[in-house]
Amino acid sequence: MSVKQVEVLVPIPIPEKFSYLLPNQMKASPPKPGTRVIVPFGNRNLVGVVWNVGNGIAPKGKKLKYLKEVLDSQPLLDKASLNLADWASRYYHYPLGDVISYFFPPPIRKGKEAKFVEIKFLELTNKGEFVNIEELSKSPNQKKLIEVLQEKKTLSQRAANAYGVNSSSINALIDKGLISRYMRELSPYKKEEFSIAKGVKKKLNNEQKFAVDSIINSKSQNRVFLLNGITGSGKTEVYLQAIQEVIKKGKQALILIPEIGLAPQAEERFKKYFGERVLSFHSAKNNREKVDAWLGASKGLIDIVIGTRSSVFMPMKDIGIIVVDEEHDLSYKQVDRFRYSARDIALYRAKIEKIPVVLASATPSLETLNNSLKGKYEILNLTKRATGANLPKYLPVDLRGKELKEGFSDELIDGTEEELHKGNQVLIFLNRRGYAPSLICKTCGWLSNCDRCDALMTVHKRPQKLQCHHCESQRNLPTTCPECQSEDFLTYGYGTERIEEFLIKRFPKFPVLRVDSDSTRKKESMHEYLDEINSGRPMILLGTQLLAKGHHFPDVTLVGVLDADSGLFSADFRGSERVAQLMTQVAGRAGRDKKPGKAILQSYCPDHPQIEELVKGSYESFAKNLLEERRLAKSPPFAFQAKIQAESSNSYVSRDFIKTLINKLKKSKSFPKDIRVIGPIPAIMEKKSGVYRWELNILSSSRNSLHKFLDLGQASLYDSQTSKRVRWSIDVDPLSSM
DNA sequence: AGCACGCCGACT
DNA sequence: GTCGGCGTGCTC
Repeated sequence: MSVKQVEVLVPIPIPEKFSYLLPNQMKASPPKPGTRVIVPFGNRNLVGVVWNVGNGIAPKGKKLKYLKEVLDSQPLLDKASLNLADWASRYYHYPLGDVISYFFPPPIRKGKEAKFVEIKFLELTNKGEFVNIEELSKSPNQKKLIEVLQEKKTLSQRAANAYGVNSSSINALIDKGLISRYMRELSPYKKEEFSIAKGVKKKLNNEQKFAVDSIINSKSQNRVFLLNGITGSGKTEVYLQAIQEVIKKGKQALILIPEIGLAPQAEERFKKYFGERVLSFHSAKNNREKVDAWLGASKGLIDIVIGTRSSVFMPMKDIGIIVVDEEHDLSYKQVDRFRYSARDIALYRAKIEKIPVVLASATPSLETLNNSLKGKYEILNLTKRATGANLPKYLPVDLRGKELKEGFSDELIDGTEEELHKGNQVLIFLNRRGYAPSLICKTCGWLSNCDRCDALMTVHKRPQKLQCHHCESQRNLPTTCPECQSEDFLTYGYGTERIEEFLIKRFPKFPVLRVDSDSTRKKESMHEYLDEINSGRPMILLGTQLLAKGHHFPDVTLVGVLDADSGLFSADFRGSERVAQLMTQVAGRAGRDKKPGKAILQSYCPDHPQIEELVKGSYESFAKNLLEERRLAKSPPFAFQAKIQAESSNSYVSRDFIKTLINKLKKSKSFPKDIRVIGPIPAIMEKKSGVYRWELNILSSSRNSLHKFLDLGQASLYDSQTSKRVRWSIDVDPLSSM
């Protein structure tokens, strides 16, 4: 039976697949699923991916067009990748054609050849092979090149240049018909080199050993491990050694990390351990690097891929393990367009690949913790610091009735003074960049509101501007109040710039290193800061969460948290989970090496049960209490959640859009019974970047029902899309309400 | 997402 | 009288 047509995915936000006829010459060997093709679409040509080969159905009253061209001789995506894309598309209710494009680096997506970089090579022609060399004695460079080629057969043009032969000599030889030039694909990865641990294997303690053994001995194929190790307990060493076993069997490893900032360090550590067949993959790489990395991973030329969120889609020849480091981290969730969680995609990928997955964290998300407590995941506890150091001691400071100096209590200032003079480093944590979060007119109470968001603009000193942290807006600082012309302003609250100013004044003999997204804007600056910190000189590190994530600061002995209460009373029910994670992670920066550490938490409500629990230093008991609260409130992870959001330039339009949608859905006979729908309600920050956002919150104890509802919703959204003035989105397992 | 078609304001 | 504004509809 001959195949007449294929189903193709095109990169457009429509959930349908499109069918094309095969021209006669393609019928004998039709392109396999996962192959890129060019198809006519409307009046243009698109790069699509073959999904299905066979006799699809022609749309009613439509004539099928012919497929134009096949771009790849072999499929670029294997069955498992296609399977993963299909699942992700249905799970996140996002068009398959768009999901597929996440599996390719941009040039491949756009139809560029799936090849390593091609460079110019030179070889002798027939005539060149038998030429009498003496004929060339007048041109020594030409002679030289022929001699080299006669010995080596082929040479890159660059190598020829290195012999001192310039391009004019080369061109002369080509004109004489003695040599010819051709392009050759050159892989940057060495085939012969295998990844072997190079004797840097650290000695493990019993807990670590047990963890490694559990992972490598996981006979039943798809096991999920929660590597739950306190900060500084040597989680990395555990998965390094587990990965080594995987690689020994000729398989590959994929390691996900939360952010680019951690990539260079991680890559360096892995390379030290495994050699050169390690690469990192993230958005800062250029297209060439991305394609090379992508080809290297898909062809099995590299053994280990370390990457941020999007790397979870990296095609690999023979994947053997996935590690999700800092699995609780919010950056694994994409918050626009395709709203996937890389952690959850990793879990599903591991399931279809039948391989183990390791979720590593000192502060696991409540979802993961819950799955572990239920026995769905296997818990591997690391309760001791690898260096033998103790966890930092937590010291709460009750701010009530205290006079503060720029947000500092005497206890924190004295503590800082003491540690600095002992030659140690101090880390001050404040999760707010800029100088001050608001500007107020002392006369009339005017506030520095952003025009485009329901938010206040932050005062920045360098450069002097009012900046909205929710949109791109910037304004000059007013010299007179826009309302009452008064010149008397109050800069209210503290940001890192302001604290920096204070610390420099208060501790003039010690350097103050401010690390936030403003100070690390330049590409290399984070690296420079880390070098500076690793010098070990006494200094104050001041920063936002950038500083709390993953880094190892052996000389920090005191961590000061200026405002431990922030987020406790957040409108988002996940606020306290996030604070607890952040606090534990920040405090964990102290005393990681030989010197013991302390963490001072400044709070106005030290008897708040959550602060009390935190001060005890046990994230786990904190998290278990929180889980109990969630269970009673029937909120995630004890219910499955999704959100449908509408945004437009008019609040009523957004609200009515959601209202119409839910009214329509309620009339459907397939409306699931066991779901809870809340809305329309405005988003927590209704107006953002000039658009008004309303949403529908959907909760259910049945994942299946939730998805049935979303199927219904998605269908309705696509055919009711009468106006482009409303932009809508579906968010499955949303993590943030902002 | 693009791209074309289509109906209303300031211009060589 | 036209150029072009972006609202709307369609894409195998």
